[in-house]
This record gives sequence, structure tokens and C-alpha cells, in this order.
Amino acid sequence: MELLFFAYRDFTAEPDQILARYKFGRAHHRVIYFVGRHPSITVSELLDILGITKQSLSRVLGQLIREGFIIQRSDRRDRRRRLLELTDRGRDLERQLSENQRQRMARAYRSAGAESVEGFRTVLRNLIDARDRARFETGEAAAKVASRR
Amino acid sequence: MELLFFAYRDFTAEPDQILARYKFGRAHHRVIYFVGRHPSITVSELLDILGITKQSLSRVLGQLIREGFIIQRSDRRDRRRRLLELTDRGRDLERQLSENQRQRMARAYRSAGAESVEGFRTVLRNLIDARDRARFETGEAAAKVASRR
DNA sequence: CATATATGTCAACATGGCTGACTTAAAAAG
DNA sequence: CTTTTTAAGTCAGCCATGTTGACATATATG
Repeated sequence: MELLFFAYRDFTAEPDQILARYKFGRAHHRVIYFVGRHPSITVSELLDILGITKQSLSRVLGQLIREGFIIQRSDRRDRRRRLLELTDRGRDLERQLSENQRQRMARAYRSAGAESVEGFRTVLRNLIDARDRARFETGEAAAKVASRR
Repeated sequence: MELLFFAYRDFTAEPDQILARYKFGRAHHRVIYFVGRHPSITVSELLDILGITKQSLSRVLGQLIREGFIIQRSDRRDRRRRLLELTDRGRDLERQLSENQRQRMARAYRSAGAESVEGFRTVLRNLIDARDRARFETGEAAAKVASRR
């Protein structure tokens, strides 16, 4: 538990200086990260992932849209939905922000070795609520989940 | 990175209802947790661990002391230092709060197996800044670190 | 004695959660 | 075609927990 605390603390600490330049906070980082990882994600899906309220998200998402880091377009099939994408500008910022973290992760993986990495991922998956664990299933199970959506 | 986000999100989500009963937040949980794990910790050490400012800590720590969850006594050798301990009441609360988390961790460990657990811990250690990594060294290295303090 | 260190405190401010109440547009159900 | 449900957005206000900066006090150290 303590390890997890320190690892998470140090893992998330670095990007803050970059964010400050844009007058953004960690919440913005999370939004940019997940929109980057899941292009065409809807607002509801993003809310589910972040586990926060619509009102909280809207403050942050609104800024990102107004300042041109994210664009919305409506889903053709269901025009109530807004699909979110990073703009070029958004992608730039995402890369800047995640660069440190990716490097840190890569370093940790390299010096731990492939077996440790597998164990790391297995335990993390088990820590996640069953509801969301499916996102990270491997092989056939993942295919099933994907097709269900 | 995504796995880590979800695991941390779910791992930290549960104790909030209990905390709410005492009108406490997550910050109180962290303080109670670390004082519980490191009896006689000083205020400075706690600040280092939490990575927050003295003023932020003081708000939370002050409440916990006033409400009888933590006591301070001065260090005999250096009477400027205040050593922090959980009271019986504090220990009760700590147990309540961490119970879910310990169970979640135990479940994750059980279904992942001993090897995965080793890998998990190895990668987490590597993710931590070198500065704090020493806390978690094993065997002889750990003894050295301990004796240096 | 002078300086450095550990702790505490006051004030003001920012971020990012929350609840509650409502609106609008579109889809789905009847 | 009307009603209901769903997805998204908005306004207002509250709270927890970070931040900076300025100081104060007690004690240890040089």
C-alpha cells in the first residue's frame, strides 16, 4: 500500500510545471490523456472513466475546448452524443505532458524485466473494480468484451 | 499508465464514506495511515512523505490532534521535534479505513500469485524517485539504510 | 551570542471535487 | 404523434485541500 502511494505520488508529480504554463491543472491532464487514448470517446464515457460529476468535468473540458485543445463533433448515428478528439495542439500538449511519465515507466520496466512487468500488470488489473477490469482483459476475453460494446 | 490510474482510483475510492462520518477527507486518511505505519514519526518526515506544505498538513493534523486521534510528544533528545502517535481512537479509525484496502490488496495478491506480487513490487519500487526508493530496499541494503538514520 | 532548524500560525488564493435545480436536443417507447 | 428517456450543458454555491508569503517561538548548534 505504501509502495503504491509513493509510486503514484512520484508518477503524477512531474507534469505540473508544464500545466502551470497553460494555467491548467491535473484534471486537464487526465482529460487530455484519456481523450488521446480513446479518440471519439463520448462525454458520458469520459465521466465514467474519471469517476467525477458532469459539472466537474464540464469546467475543465469547457476550457480545453474553448482554448482549442479538444474538439467535439456530434455522432452521426446518435446526434445527442458528442465525440471528443484532440486537436493538433492538444496532441502536442499530451505528448509534452506524458513524456516524463512514459520515460519513467519505460525505465522502471527496463530495469525490472519482462516477468516483473507481467506481474505488475496482473496485480493492477486485480485491484481494479470488476466493472472496469474488462477494459484490460487479454486475448479472447478482450475480444468478447469489445464486441459487446 | 492507464492501469495504474484505474487501480489507484478504485483503491482509494472506498474509505470516503467512513471518513465523511467524522467530517474528514482523504488527507486525514493519509496522515492517519502514515502515522500508524511509522510511529514516532516527526512532523518534517511526514511532510516529506506526503509532499505537501506545512500549512496544508497543519490544517489536517491539527484537527486530528484536537479531536484525539493523534497525540504529539516532544523528542527528548531534540525538544524541537514533535513525535506523532495514534491514540487508541486513532488506531480504531485507521483499522476501519484501511480494512477495505487491505482486503482488496489481499484479494489481488491471492489471485495473482506470489510471482506476480514480486513483479508488482519491483516495478513500483522502480517508479519511485531514487530519493525515496531506499525506504523499500530489501535485505542488506535495507539494513544499511536503516542504520544511516 | 548568533545562526540555523523544527514547528506552528495567520491570511489570501486556486483547483477541483460535490449537490441541486433546470434547460435543450434528440432518440426511443407508447 | 405524443410521452418519456437519454446525453449533454449550465448556473449557483459549498467544501476540501492544495498553494504562497510573512511571521513567531522554542531549541539546538556553531
